[in-house]
Amino acid sequence: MEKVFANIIVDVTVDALNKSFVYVVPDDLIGKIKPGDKVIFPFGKGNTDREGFVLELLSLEQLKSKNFYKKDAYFKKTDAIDNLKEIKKVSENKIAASEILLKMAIFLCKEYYAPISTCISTVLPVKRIIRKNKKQVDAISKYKIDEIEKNVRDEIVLNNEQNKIINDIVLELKKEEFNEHLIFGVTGSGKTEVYIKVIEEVLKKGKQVIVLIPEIALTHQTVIRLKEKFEENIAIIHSRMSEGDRYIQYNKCEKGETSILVGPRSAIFAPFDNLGLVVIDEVNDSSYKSETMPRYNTIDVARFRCKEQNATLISLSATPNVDLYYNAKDEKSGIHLHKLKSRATSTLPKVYLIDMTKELRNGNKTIFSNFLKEKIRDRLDKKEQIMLYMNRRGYNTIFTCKECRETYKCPHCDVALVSHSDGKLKCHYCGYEVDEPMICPKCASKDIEKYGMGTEKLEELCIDLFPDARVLRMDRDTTKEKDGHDKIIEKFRNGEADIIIGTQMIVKGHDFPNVTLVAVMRADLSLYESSYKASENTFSMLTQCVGRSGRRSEGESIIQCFDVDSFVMEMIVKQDYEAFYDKEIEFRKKLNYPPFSKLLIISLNSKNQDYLYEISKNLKLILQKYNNSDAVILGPSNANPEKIKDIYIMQIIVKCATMIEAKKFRSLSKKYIDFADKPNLIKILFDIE
DNA sequence: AGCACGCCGACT
DNA sequence: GTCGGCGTGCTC
Repeated sequence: MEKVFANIIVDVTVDALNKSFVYVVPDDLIGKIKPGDKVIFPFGKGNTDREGFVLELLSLEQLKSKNFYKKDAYFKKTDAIDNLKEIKKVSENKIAASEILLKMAIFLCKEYYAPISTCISTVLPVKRIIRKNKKQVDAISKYKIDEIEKNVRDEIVLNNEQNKIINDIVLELKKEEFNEHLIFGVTGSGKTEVYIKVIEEVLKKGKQVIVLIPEIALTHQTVIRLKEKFEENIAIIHSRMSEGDRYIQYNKCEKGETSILVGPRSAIFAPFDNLGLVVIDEVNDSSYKSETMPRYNTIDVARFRCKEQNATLISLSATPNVDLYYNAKDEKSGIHLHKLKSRATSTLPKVYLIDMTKELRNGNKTIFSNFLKEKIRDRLDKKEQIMLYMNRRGYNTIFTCKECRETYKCPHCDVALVSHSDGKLKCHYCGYEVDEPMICPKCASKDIEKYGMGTEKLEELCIDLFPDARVLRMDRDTTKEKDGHDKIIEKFRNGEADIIIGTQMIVKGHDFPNVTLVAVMRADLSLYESSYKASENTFSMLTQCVGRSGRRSEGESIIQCFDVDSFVMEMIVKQDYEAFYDKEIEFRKKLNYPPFSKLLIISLNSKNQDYLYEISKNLKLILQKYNNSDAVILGPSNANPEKIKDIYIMQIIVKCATMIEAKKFRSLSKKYIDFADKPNLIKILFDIE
């Protein structure tokens, strides 16, 4: 019998083990082991048993032709092959990665520079075997499917725009080759109906579908929309579910008991081997970017997966990422761009831009412009609902001693502490809390100044101004308890409140039919973020806010800000994404930002600030020395905030012409830090945009 | 991650 | 002289 070798990844996350090892497959296991299987084998000098994953099976010839065979010092020895150890057995822990999942793990590893074992666990979210006789309840049953009135939406007649897009996509889909679409549609233009129709076609072919959504909170409404249409048993997976529940849902997919999985970004790793379609809803949402290793971009992973499985990829947004839109407009990119320009069930809300500088000059020092007050009064009288958006939690956001000018900062983070109405000062980064001091802790002065505003104070002011209104507040502080989020949303939807005040979470995708007025209290705050994407993010956020108004009837939006001259504000009043895009892409081109360049963002962090600074400076010198193209190297500069949880962060940004160049700088940086940081005090992270 | 090898301080 | 500290380096 011909010998079989297995290339194996040890399931331990250490830099030094971020490579593969070759083992012999014993005769009795030949044919029983396949790539993706978890196996047990003797490892190291003590030959202790370890677990790992089979990457690939190889014949002797294949082994000898492999790159690592030629490079690795181990195989330089003449008797290397004879000294290979044998795999002991297949792990009893039955979890194995299918071939496609394994390919994705390798993609994550190469693309995002993460340890391969971490990538494999990312792809396999279920790690523990569940006791078999434990009574298992399907998590989806809590959605009370019986109550859904079927056929409600079946009656909806799609308009011409929608039908054309569906036909175009279905035509592409039938080729059964990878194809990608971006559906750009204003809020409320009926994007969901379009992808539901496409899902129908995919299911007819017996293929499987992944629907990605940005927020766990949107699972419920998405599943219900799908349930109205399909008999299919829909699976859902998200991080707030128990491990047992997740295992059940995962199994349903793996065994083919369901063909639709709905979930946040990690759902892209669903164990479907006959995948036909991936839908990414609200593709511009920041939650599609992973903040932990591997720091992947869901759309890139989805694109890779769809190519591998000859599937269709559909992204949807009212405000697509500027670089994605740029690519979609270019026919050579292969991305089909579709536009939905009219709202399906109502007209776009009117947008009023209010100059708060003028309000100040006219003697109105409050955060409510006179116009907003009038409009709120009007809606209260009409018994219609109002949303007030404010992107800051807490009461006063800044707390300063008038005597010594000391602002109270978190002792562990480089941010100001925020006062809350429970009498505590809190850090919004690490959760640090202290009782609000009566006197300045530095100079004992009693003259303490509090200013800045968060949702708590806004709520208080709102109650003062409109004593007859029922006010709800929704932010991280009021949604801490279990299902707190859903409870508040339900209350508001049921009309148990007139005004809802909140942060991001009130605007993301929720559909409140009775809201006819939305106000953004300080719309320009996010314009001042240091990222080159500040305009894009602000425009997208404001579009979402505006879109919450008048979903069923005529709505209005009020945008209050100081920076009324910004082109972002001009475009939001017109509600014209394409006009915004034209301006923004011009700016990106002029300053050579993505999509015209690739940005390598190097984050270095350490507890030791001086040492960090020194190493960062040296790294820049090294990068400059090896810079034989025209890459622009910026920094090192303090990140914003420069310290979180006692760890200092510095950044170096390299503007590269190509991805290949960015990756070169990335591996050079990693090598330098490994070499220079002998005491191992520094962590290095990369992002390529 | 583990485990072995290895080169300096306080003990029988 | 030798037991053991944990720094360094390797694992197919």
